[in-house]
Amino acid sequence: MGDERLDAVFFALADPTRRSVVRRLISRESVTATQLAGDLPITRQAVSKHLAALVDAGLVAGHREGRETRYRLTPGPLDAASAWLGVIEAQWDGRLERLRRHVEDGPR
Amino acid sequence: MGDERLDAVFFALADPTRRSVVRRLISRESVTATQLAGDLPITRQAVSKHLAALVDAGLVAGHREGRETRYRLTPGPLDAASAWLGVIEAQWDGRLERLRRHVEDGPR
DNA sequence: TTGTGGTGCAACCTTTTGGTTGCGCATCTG
DNA sequence: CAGATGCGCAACCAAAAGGTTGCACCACAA
Repeated sequence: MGDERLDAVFFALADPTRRSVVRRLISRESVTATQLAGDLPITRQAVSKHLAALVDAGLVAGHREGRETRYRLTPGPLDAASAWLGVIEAQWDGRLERLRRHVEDGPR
Repeated sequence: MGDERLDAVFFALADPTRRSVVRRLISRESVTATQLAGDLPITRQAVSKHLAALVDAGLVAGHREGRETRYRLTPGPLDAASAWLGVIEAQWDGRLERLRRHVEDGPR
């Protein structure tokens, strides 16, 4: 039951603004909340909260640099989400396969 | 910006109870809200709301059968989530690769 | 030293979540 | 038919999400 990490990752990805931040961070290397707020239709404070959610999920890390805080992508935790999805899809395929064989070879 | 489907899928997966429902539905083929409420520490009504979220994401479908409503897994939309994660991870790897080559071959 | 730009923190507000209880209706069963 | 059983709808509630504004503070530049 202790997959709070998974909770946080899926939660972080459930918001389009946050997914957009992730995508921007692939090409931009590092970014500040103020910069993001320039591109997005929301306040710097709102951006800041979204970044906090991403940091909480471990998807982003921020470090202060002089008077600004730069955030960079740390996409490791995406693997946890990928893995979960992979297991589910694999088990589902397994079930279908078992069902198919059951029909082909006949029951019993 | 029209990936509301993705919103719904990630949102549905962000809750441990809902993930648990998905997992149960792999081995059980179909289930009712009342059955789930028997296993889980919450009310049938709460389960019902979780199922509504899963239905909204297209991950589960329910159809009435006599006096009970049976829910079965329809995991198709998981592909959208997988695909999104795949693209992000691929682009990230691409960025790292480009960076590595940049260092190896020397800048310019 | 006096601005100025960038942050973080806190208060506040509205909407959504996740949960509950209560009820009425439909559907099987004895 | 008379109970059970299962469901959906609605009301209600506390807490969290997502957003805003205001403010104090720190770092840098003139």
